[in-house]
Amino acid sequence: METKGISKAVIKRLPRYYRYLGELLEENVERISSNDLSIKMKVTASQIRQDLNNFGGFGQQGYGYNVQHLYSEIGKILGLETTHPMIILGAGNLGQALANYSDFEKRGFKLVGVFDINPDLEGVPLRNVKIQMLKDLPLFLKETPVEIAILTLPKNNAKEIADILIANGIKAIWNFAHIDLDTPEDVIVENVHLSESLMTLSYNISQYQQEHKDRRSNS
Amino acid sequence: METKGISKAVIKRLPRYYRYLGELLEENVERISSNDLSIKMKVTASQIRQDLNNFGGFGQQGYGYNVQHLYSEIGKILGLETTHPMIILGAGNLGQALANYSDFEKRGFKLVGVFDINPDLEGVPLRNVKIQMLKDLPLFLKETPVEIAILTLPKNNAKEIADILIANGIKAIWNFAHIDLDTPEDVIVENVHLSESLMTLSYNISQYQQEHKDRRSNS
DNA sequence: TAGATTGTTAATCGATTAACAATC
DNA sequence: TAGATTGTTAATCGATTAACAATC
Repeated sequence: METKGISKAVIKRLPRYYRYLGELLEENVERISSNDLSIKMKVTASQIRQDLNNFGGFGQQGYGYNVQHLYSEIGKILGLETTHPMIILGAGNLGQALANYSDFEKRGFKLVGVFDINPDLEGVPLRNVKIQMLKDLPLFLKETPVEIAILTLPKNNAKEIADILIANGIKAIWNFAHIDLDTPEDVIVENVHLSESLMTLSYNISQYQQEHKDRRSNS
Repeated sequence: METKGISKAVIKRLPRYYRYLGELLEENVERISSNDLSIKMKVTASQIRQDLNNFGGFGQQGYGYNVQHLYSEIGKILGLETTHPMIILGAGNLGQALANYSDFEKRGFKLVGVFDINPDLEGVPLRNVKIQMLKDLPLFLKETPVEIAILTLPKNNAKEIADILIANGIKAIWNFAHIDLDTPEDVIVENVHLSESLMTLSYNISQYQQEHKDRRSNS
């Protein structure tokens, strides 16, 4: 039952395995070998076997992996068998987009509150909750169990609200603000830095154009 | 001028350097040593020097790095000195959130079109463009230079539209759909798989809870 | 039993860190 | 010149791939 010390790289790959297995399940595929899966996913079979064996021997020699079983095991590893109550801080477009994303609820991520500063939004319904004011956040956290806080506020507010979240016992933050949160080590932060993702894309475009230019002038 | 063969890991870190240097610039900091920056960013000074030297000697012995200069050099490397016309496919909450994100335009990412299937949205203004129908996409691409296509459509539509984009010469896709696009190798894809990010967070929460439980029963 | 395919060890490859000579 | 700090080489560490014995 020791699942400690698994590398971040492996963990980042687990949701992708989960997605592919889910697709196979929908196609009623009963079993799959690491080799067949490796072709589908464009990774090495070795990596798949190595990754999965961090968590246990889910396969069987001469047979491969049972899709249903592996899917549910990875789901358990990812913590998708339990309910994760979550709140959204910031009811802007991004907050609304995440609130309305139905797949999350299917996987146990349940929206229990949405907060904003804009008084015009107070009481406005969003999915199955009503938008509340940020000033009511501390009281809400004292009364309601919340596991994940989703930060979709602008940079300056985000820092301040993060402190309030932490002071009120929140242990997991999904951070969309363009800052690195300074949190105690028992608080888990998962960053989604969209502008950094876009810049990476931009780099690759420039790089590609550069290579093309070189090739033209060199040949 | 050879900037080929730089590892993905380095490139993923560049936008973060850029962000920190931008902050230093706002604070009117003139120069910084790799050591001071390493403390701020919680990385090793060695990594900073190693990363930057992939692109050139931006520093000076005994002095450190000039913030303004390094900021602008990294900006150039990331391709932020040129304009990148982009379109959004899917005018839902997420598409709207990205359309309204003003920081992008500041960095040269210019929205030139938004497309959706929903006829009710036809002609509705979004930021500085009007929403068009997806059926008009091929013609639009023939008439307008577009560099980046942002895919915020649901899974099933995304695959189909990606093919249309590629057939019409799009070379860079920022993909928010929960699929891996199957694209020719000269098309650059940057994926933002939000549900996978959330699952990674969920894994870490479960892991933390598991460790705590163990500690309680072991001690 | 024979064939297939895993689990796992060993080999390779790449990325990070340490160290220090070069130099501002 | 002396002190500081880079650029860069060498050492270490970690992750990926290859290989194959174990076994279904």
